[in-house]
Amino acid sequence: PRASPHSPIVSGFKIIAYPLKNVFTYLFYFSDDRSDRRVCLICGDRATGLHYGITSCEGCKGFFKRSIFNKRVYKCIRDKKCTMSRKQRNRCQYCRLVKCLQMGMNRKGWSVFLYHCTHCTHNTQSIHFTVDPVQHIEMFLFVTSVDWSMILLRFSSCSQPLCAMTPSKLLALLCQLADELLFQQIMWIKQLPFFKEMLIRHYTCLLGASWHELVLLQALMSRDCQVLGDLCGIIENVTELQLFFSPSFPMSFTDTKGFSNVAHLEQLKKCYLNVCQEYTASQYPGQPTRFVDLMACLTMIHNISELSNICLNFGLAKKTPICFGALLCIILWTANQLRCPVTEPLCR
Amino acid sequence: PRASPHSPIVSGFKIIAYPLKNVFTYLFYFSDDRSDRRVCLICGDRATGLHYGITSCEGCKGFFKRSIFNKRVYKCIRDKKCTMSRKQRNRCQYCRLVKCLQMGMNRKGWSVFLYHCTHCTHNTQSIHFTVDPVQHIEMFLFVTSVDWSMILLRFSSCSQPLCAMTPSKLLALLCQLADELLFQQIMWIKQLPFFKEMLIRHYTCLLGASWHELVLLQALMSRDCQVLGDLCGIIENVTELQLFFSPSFPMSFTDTKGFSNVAHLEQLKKCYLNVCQEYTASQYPGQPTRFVDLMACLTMIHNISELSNICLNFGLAKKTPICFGALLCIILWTANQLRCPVTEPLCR
DNA sequence: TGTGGTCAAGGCTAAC
DNA sequence: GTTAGCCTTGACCACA
Ligand SMILES: [Zn+2]
Ligand SMILES: [Zn+2]
Ligand SMILES: [Zn+2]
Ligand SMILES: [Zn+2]
Repeated sequence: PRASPHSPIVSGFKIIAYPLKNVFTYLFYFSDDRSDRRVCLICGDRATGLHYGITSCEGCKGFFKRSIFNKRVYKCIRDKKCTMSRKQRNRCQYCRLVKCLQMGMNRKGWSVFLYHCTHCTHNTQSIHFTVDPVQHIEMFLFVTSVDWSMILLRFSSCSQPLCAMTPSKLLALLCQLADELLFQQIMWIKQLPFFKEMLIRHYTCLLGASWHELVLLQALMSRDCQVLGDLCGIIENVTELQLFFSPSFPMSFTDTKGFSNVAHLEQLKKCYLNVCQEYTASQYPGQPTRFVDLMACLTMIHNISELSNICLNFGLAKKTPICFGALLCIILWTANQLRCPVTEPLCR
Repeated sequence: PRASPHSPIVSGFKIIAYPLKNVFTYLFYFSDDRSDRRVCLICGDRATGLHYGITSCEGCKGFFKRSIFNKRVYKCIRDKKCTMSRKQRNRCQYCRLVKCLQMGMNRKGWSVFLYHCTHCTHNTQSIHFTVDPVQHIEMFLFVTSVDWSMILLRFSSCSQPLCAMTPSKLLALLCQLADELLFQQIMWIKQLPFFKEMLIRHYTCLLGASWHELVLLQALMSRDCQVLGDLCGIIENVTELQLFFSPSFPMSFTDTKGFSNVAHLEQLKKCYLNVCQEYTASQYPGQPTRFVDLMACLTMIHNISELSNICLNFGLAKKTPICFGALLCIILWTANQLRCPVTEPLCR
């Protein structure tokens, strides 16, 4: 069963609960709109515009610049919960940089991933892309690993070059693509051996927490050195990784805080990993360390996604192509914002 | 004796050595053609088109715009010979602005003064004016101080409004006007008391070096405040200035570098100035400081023509009418390019 | 096509 | 050395 046109959609990597009745009633806007454009999102001081992708003041802008370009490493002498305000912001450099990164500051100044899609009845004229929508959708296509020509066939209305499409059409396409990606993942989840033994809200929560890792894994599967740079090599010779391990991600690496029945989840997880190990041993009898290697690889991916905000801003992004930078950006933002994105789709 | 139709002509304020057989065999073209249209003439960066009259990059365009519109005054902390390249252009604002001005940038975006006229057998279709040819010729008429109606009478083929003429006719007229101006100046020179004592090539060289000052003086003589603005006043009560002093210009103010017999020229110069002083004293016995005042006035004119590039772009041009801006522009370009323009005419 | 305007990035420097 | 206010730069954009 395909998602109906009234099913929830993913847009800008944030799921909203409203049906897509009419794309024109949806508005893409900066998440910066969540607060006053005149107030620094880091310290609350008077902002002087967008700096490194985030509404911020001169002080935080300069601080981030110095920290990133000089590759400074700070330490917090307290509990890493220092408050940021105009008067207190200089008391802890560590917490200030962390807040900058959490707010989404990045050396490329990308704000595109801060888009949300929300129900909005405002003037339809105000649909506005500050980033080239073609670039936006191309990044999305890369991350979702969806073949463009296939998409074109599916959406007959898009049988024209991207650059020839109106922003509103691109917006509609983007929503459908996101919907498509989510739908495919849910279908996959429903075929998992332990699906029936889990509470839907549990799996929903786990998926939300690890979706960014799935995205990273999908991307790594492409093994395109042109896109991934040095990271391309880390999944060499483990082509079955996605098919076999991606469903175990939520149970393997995500902490189980917030679940009412942690013991039950832990049990499922152990059981599932055992099955995986048995499968590996039977399929590759000549490779006794294969399962351990796969686990190490998954750990690495997990660490990459955890550290993506650091990677993005220090060193790595400079050596790697733009697409990987975009990928890391997405990982960062899905990790930050997609804590529990899915509710309806699992019931379909 | 009038210049024959096969005599050398002046066109675009640059004298060329070919007879005007057929105006269609002559081609007006940008001096920008001397180099690649894709390379900034100031810094060598990638050019994005014509800006303020000159092939330049976005950076130099913006820099010139800010410098001019904000009336910025810069200083060079080195020897005013800073090199301009993509990487070094920001090291010295003074030298960058000077280069912009030297290359001919101007706030009106006139490229007209960069036209050369050269013998060319190319496609006659390629005659191209980027500046309104009527404006072009009107500027020229102003500078040469030639009465338009008189010109019309002389050239019967031009007995129609300028705007109704074809570009090729305007071009022909322009050539004839330039020819006329040069011819008149040569006639004047031949009547000078020391003409016979000078080598022709010497005087030719001196005239070439100071012709732009003569043009300025001629213009100032019109004393038309509508045209000259504030500068109108500086030649008040010195109406005999041109008749008396203009032939001394080359000897008074032009440096004598490059002449084989400098001592001879210096001697002539002194002698001539003595005669001038005596003449002034005899004609205006009640004004003992008149000669010194005249010298000061000439110095001022000299300075104006020297500083015309600054005047053109700062303050002055804003307060003065368009024609004076054009005049200053011509002075700048004749000063830069007409170092030795005349060869044949003196022999006529 | 060239223009003027915009605004984030980066440089500068006085004040800590 | 660090901070942050201020300035300059230049890529980009709407407009004519
Ligand atoms: Zn701040
Ligand atoms: Zn802290
Ligand atoms: Zn340049
Ligand atoms: Zn300099």
